[in-house]
Amino acid sequence: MPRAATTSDVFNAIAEPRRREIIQFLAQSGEQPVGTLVHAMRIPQPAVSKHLNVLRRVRLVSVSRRGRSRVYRLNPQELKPVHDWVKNFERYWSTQLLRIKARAEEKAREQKTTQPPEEKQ
Amino acid sequence: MPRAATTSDVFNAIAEPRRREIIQFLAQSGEQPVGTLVHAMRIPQPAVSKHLNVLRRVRLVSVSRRGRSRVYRLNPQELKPVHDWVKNFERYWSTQLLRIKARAEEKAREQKTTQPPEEKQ
DNA sequence: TTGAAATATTCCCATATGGGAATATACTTT
DNA sequence: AAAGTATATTCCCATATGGGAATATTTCAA
Repeated sequence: MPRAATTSDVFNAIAEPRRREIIQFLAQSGEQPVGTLVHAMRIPQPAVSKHLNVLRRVRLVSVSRRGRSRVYRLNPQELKPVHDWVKNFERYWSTQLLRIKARAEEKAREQKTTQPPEEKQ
Repeated sequence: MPRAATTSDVFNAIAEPRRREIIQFLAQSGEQPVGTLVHAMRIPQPAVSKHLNVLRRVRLVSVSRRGRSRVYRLNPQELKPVHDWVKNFERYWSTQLLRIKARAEEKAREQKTTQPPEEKQ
């Protein structure tokens, strides 16, 4: 079975770099018609529309028609689940002390064991 | 072209729910041999190994041999890029005030425009 | 050495992915 | 109505995905 569809899970939806770009752009510039995104992202229009469709399905964006164009708007609160999940791990890198500790432990481990060589690509 | 390989991007690696479970379990329980994960997650062993392999490639976990078992350990700091990215949007939902504002705007939009019906599934 | 335990790898498969190209749709202006 | 603008959708395709089953590998124990 392949991975759960991007259209059903926010984590999956933001796994695509271009979609993260779109999200970021909308966050910075506010709601925008598709054409603006096409121009800004330098991605072909159908690709943009497809990505927007994915984002819409997980409610990360919503659309409204305005004249002949469709204006997309970010719903940032839909990112909260991601934020909440990652936040659990924040403490591991947030303090200088823990960082040093982690560093030391890692070095110790590197001496004892052989890390399997990093696969190419 | 399909999505960038899970093995090259942390965002992609954590898009898989089971891998998030593994990450969470390792965070809570500390380093663990594969067998423990198999038992805890109730996933067949090959599946666990494959997920661990993905996580290892993006450095989210590292391995060390201990006797005949391999102990996997979380490298939580590798989640920092995700945290940093999502954190940019935190302000949108963090304050009550902004939440109210967003709500109001949304309602206003809903009256002006017709939201395309949410696809099934 | 032989066997068992622990884990990794390989092979096969149904399905999702995202891009490109072409086309359809919706709305506006003339 | 006709033409143009803006966007969505469809079709095709190469490739990645994750699961299942079987097998290989590594390591320890008798």
